[in-house]
Amino acid sequence: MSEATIKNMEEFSAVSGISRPTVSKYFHDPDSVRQSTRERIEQALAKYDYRPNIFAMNQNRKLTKNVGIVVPLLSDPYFAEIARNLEQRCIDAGYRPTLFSAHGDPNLEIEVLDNLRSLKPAGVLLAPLGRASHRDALEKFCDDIPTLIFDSSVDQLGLAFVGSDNFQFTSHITDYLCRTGEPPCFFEMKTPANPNAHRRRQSYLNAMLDFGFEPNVVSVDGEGWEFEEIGRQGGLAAFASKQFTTNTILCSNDRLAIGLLTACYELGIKVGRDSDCAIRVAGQDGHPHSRYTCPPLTTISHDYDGVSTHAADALLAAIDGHVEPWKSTRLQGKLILRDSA
Amino acid sequence: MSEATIKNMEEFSAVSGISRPTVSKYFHDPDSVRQSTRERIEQALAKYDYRPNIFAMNQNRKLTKNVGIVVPLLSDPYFAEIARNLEQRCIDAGYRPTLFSAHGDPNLEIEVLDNLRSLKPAGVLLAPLGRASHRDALEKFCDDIPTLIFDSSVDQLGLAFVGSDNFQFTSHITDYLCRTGEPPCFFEMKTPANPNAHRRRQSYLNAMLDFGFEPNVVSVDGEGWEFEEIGRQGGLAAFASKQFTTNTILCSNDRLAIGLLTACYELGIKVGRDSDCAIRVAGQDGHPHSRYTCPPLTTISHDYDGVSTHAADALLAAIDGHVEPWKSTRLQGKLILRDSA
DNA sequence: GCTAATTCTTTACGCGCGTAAATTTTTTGT
DNA sequence: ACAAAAAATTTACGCGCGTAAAGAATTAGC
Repeated sequence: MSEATIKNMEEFSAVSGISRPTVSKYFHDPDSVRQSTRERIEQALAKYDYRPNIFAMNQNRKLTKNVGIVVPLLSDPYFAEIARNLEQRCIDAGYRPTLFSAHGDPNLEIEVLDNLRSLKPAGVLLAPLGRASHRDALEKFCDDIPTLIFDSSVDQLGLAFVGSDNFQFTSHITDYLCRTGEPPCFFEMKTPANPNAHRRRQSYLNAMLDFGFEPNVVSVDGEGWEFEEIGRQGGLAAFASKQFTTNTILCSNDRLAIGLLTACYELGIKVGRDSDCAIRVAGQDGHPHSRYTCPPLTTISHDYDGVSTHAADALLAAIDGHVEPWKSTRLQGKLILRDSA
Repeated sequence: MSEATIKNMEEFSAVSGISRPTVSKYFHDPDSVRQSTRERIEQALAKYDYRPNIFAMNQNRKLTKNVGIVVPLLSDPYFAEIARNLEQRCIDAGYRPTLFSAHGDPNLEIEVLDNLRSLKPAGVLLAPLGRASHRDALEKFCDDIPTLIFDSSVDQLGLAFVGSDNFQFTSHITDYLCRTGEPPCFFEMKTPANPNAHRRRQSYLNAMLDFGFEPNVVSVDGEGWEFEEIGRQGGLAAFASKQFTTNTILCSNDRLAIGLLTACYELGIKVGRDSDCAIRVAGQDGHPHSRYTCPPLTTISHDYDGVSTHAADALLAAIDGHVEPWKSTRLQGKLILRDSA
């Protein structure tokens, strides 16, 4: 694998004994050439180790093999995990994924999409920031480039939406909490970053109504993506003003719950379901970290694998021309019982 | 900013009244053209909103403006945070960073570097996996492409190394622990993922020697990057066999400590520095999550900002031709006192 | 105002590959 | 073995821009 060095497809086609256009076809799709031809190319490939120039490839092609993956906040392990899944699926399908993060900033989100444009991607997997996103900029982007929205939906935007069934999430875990102890208060941000939060609140209200319990939503101040800190400070304030009317708190998401647990610790409030515990705390998301809080957090987990599989499959199908009307797919969550509730 | 649509540099040069080669020069470096010319181009730019085709730009250029950022595990918020910093600094300097993660897999690390090659990057910021990295593949890569190594050093590899002073880290926090209570045991992985761990163990041994205390290193089994789980299970095992000989445990890193805290919780061992606490636990890294453990984790934090500034600056300087002999820069950590120790 | 130094324009070619059309070769089915 | 179908080859052009060279225009220095 180290004879004379090959510098372009012309030279490679010479040493492989296959014409350049056919070699070009091979690189575009190895299955598009005859088996015997493919073998000859791959022999030469093993021997000379040539790779087509990616810039020249993409310059003159209407459709590249690039796929953009955009998440709102990569430093959140939840998104990092989803992104990893999506990345792998794109690679397996023969695409070149590139990862981007808006780092919680709506302006950066626009900038990212702008840069993405110049990559002429075949498609994009986009988890929008949510409330803070510039709606019209997203819309324009989706008009130009096949985009699948995941995690946080924005109306009928893009090819389709894939995410979790937030109503099921909250009704399921509320149900569990009601059956096993006092009915939960609902702990959330007053101005949440994305619309999932609203669904969860509504679902909580519905579930409590069904049970015939009085709902109690505690909404705390705080902007941005520092959910743990917001949960901690909001929790301290809520305890101080005795806003929690039962001994059970369902948090709108795990990161908020993690902050609330810290607040409980600071106040000396013992969390758990044992008889010597003062309150129960539950989260929602199945955050990678939730297993290691003290106490480990009872939560309801996204179907990480399901969401990423569905999202990637739907996008790649659309790229391949299987266009379908806009559709919203929401996967069910799985209750994870741990010590906190 | 929406007259007739411009599709290439030729057309743009026409509407701007500047010749194409000059426009090309402008996009390569706006300062390389006369001020009055620059203004005319930027007026047209505001009016017609044209962007050069990135593939055509890079195809025929010996040096692109691409920069690769490679981390071993993006789902670790520590790396996500560092990556975010580096990304921003590259953008500010006019480069186009692309983020990659080896996802803990040495084969993927090689694959990433291989793909990176085809982007003809002007330079690469690489945090290697460490022990598991294929040494010779990294070496070959660094021979071909200006690469700055950060976080975890591999001998004299690349342009330079920028990371943290692990000796200082551990001696500093060991010092603190010794002065404020019983001397610490050292809790680590038997086969750690990267060489920083060895430095920390050695530094612990030195520090204990200086104090005249008997060191006690507890090394636990476990492969891979699931540090929390390794810390938890290793902790359970170590407590069961009474391997901790004092009431203070210094963990080799924060993620291990987080797992250990979970183990303590499971065993009903109260952690903290109050009189009613059974043991003290400290970590190392200043992990983003360490603030929110219960109890909040005493640790020694990387200088995130310093490391990323130094790393980016050194790489960009090298790209600009300011070549210097290989150098290792190790920044000091800052003790963060919290409730756990 | 003059010359010299900058900066810009013109012209021209090449990068590496995509892609289309026409032709030739190989494979397939009977 | 034959014609039809499939695949490969030859030829040729274009993509959008980098870049070099030579000449024209502008600027700077005195």
